[in-house]
Amino acid sequence: MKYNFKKIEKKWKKKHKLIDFLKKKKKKKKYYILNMFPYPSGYGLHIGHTIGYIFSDIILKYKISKNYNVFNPFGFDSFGLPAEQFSISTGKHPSIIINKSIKNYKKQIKNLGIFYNFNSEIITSKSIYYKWTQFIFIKLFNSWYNKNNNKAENIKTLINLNKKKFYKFKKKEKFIFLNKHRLVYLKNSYVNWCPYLSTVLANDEIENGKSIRGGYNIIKKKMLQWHLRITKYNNRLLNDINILKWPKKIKNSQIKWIGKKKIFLFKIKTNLGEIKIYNKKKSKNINIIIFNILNNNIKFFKKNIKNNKKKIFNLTLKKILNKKKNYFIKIKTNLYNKKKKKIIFYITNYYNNSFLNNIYIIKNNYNIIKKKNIILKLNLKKDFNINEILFKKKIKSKNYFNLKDIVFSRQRYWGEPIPIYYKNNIPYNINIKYLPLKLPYFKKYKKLKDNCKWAWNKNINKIVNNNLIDNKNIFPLDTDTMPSFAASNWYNIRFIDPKNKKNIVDKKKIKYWNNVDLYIGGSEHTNGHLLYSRFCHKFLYDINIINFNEPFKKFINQGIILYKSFFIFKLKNKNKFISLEKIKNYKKNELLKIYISKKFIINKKNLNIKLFKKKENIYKNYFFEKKKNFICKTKIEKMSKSKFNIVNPNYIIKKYGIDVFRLYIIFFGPFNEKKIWNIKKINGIKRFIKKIWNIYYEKKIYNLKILRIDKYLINNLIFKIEKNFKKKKFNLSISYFMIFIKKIKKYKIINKKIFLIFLKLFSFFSPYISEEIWFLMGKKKSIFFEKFPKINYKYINKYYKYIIMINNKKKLILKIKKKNNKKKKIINKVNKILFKKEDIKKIKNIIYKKNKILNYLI
RNA sequence: GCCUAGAUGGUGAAAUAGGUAAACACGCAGGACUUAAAAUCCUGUAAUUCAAAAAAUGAAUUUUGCGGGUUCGAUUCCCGCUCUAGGCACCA
Repeated sequence: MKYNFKKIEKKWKKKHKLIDFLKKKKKKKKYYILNMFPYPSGYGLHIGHTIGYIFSDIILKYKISKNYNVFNPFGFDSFGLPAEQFSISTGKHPSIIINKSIKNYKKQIKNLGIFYNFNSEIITSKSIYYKWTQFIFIKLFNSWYNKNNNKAENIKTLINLNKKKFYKFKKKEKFIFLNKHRLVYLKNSYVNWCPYLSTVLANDEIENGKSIRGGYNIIKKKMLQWHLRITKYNNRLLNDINILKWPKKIKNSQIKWIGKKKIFLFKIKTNLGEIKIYNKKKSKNINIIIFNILNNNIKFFKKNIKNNKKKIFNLTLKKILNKKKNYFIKIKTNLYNKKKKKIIFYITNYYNNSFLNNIYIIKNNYNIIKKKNIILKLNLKKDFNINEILFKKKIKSKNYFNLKDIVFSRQRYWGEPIPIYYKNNIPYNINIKYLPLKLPYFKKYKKLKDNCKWAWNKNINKIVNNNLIDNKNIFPLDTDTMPSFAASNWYNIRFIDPKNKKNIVDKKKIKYWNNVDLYIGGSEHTNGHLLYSRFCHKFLYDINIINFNEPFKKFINQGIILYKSFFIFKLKNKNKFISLEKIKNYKKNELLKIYISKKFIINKKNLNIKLFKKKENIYKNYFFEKKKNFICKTKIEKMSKSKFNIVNPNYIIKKYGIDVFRLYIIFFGPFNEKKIWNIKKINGIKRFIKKIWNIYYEKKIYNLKILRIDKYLINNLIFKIEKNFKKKKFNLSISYFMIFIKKIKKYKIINKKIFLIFLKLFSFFSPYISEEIWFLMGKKKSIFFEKFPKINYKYINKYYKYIIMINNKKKLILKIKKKNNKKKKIINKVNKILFKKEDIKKIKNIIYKKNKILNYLI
């Protein structure tokens, strides 16, 4: 019979639908497994996603067979920028796009042969979910960090501690006092402001200081925004890393990101005031002092510069503020170091993006500055009128953390509304009773932020139109929304009880399922999502909502999938595209990279200009420097929708089936390493599956007593497969299956018992064919109810392999039985085989390593 | 620029408390079956050189990005480079 995967898979998909393999049973250990949930983009799941899902499904099926209660929920991170951008360009509401995408994703997920708890779905943009994201925001708003108890507490305890002071305060002073302590608080910080579009842009939408769409100028603008006071948790975030079973590189990266350092505070006294400087070393032997442009203390220079230089100075500051390239303003001083060298000041954007951001740094060497551009030279004496300048004697030390408080406001529509309204510019939270604060719905979307004009009516506790604000009953609402990580910070908790309307999560349920036993996702989230999520859990632990303070016990790092992307170059400020071979004629900062879809490529590298113009409306009237053979640049990089280099698995599954796809994905390479995608080797897997099928149909399979050889064969297979479950190296498991099948294929008669054991092991990886043969061989219960086969250790590790070498050259391989594994015995044996009696005297030294090697030096 | 990883045949890769480098596959070449193709099966396959030369086969040297070091022995440990990828606080 021919192997017809379409029939088999269709049949089992239907049957499996009716069985709840993940049904909870009493008195069992739990295993909570979770993949980072996807953002539902219009392009659907790509290969990178499926690798993670299939990987976790294999572990899930293994854990079921090991008698665990397993939990593998699925959800969608559906707020965020891409949907909003799509809305702006099409005029459709983001939720329409999101719903469509989710449908599509679900279809694909169901087509991977995975088991998941489909009843526990989460969609972060639905109010049943974001009600509780807002709830956490309000909890943060009403909490402060009590250093003495080393935990977050209700803000009332803070007020109690400062009773005398607090009740004398006026309203505004009360606000300022509380704002200083709240775990989410208001502060000025910089945003990327595009004056032309009059919107805030994400870093992702900017290249070389210009917007990617349209190439408009971007400036840094100060804005009052909500911040998370994550820095209060610095020490706890740092110390608890030790407990986690995470990859070393992720741990190290978090440690660096938190960045605890001891630094020293220097003070420089001048006749116009004091300048504070922090340094990594205590020594005063310095000749360069660097001031970061984003630091507040730059005000000192702004204030004191003479009028005739004021314009140039301020202009230059503005200029370098928005540049990614490094520029310096040089200021000569009359300050001397210990070696009597003159000290020079530099103001720069150099450290903008480095982890030492936002403090003043003293560097002892010139090398950094030598190569850079100095765009303004000043003199402290002449241009600032500062004559007296001295180091103060006292040097204090202090712990410095690289981690900063996180900006929590986004000036966008498609996110969770911040549940805050303002009375006389003082923020108050909306009562938890009245949550969710729903995102107002609009039909037409052109500039989304223009629609965000809503207010809070305190009498009816509902959102009303902005123009009704009277500041008596109707107050302005905060029209910013939360960032996308607000939802993903805590989603693992809600998965446990997603439909609960009264509580964020049921206490009994969270007690049982607790934190995630195995979390799977990409390393690109190391410093964002994973850190913020840890912070959020520590906070929820402090206020007694959950009983654990780390979200993810174990984390496995999924390797990034790379693929070829195509892009062309556009001249900035001009509607003109340049072909690859001619970009040498332009400077780098004159050009803008524009990613294009593969469908516009002809002859491997050339752009199909006609089609491109037709399909991409924005570029309708652009010029192309060449009309024929316009060459695109290619690069191998991360598979991502913004780079148009996504590979959709659908067509592979259609052509080869789910089993083959799953095996191929696993066999493709080590899970945690980055891989460049290709489909070339799938034939091997297709053949392998066919072989298994043919064994069933062409060989004689009898129920016999198991022979000794077969006992070794099958026990070693179980042993190796189980070992790889611990190491999580499933690509090797597949090759062990291949070796097993190769051996079995030579048999004329195959023992039914060992073939059934093989099928059980194989079913984790390739569910449908295993299940089909399992039934054809007379089994009546699904293979996934079968327990993991037991190993008989008697039949494992027959021999130790010794490599015998003379002067580091391999001469012999000896198989030594366990009972003979003694140094003297082995040397005697080798001497007899390799040496004559006279030659034994010539041996200078014998190097012996147990179970491994014997090296004769002559 | 800073931080974190990685680099092994024609290709995906395997092997690290230092001990046979290239398991398992893909591809390619040759063969069997077939009118033919597909499918399947068998054999070979890191490179170079030598011996042999009908063929089987045998031997030596070199080889894990580059250059050094430690060691009886290094893909694995240390130092210095090169290249590639990911992250750098508003992509998710």
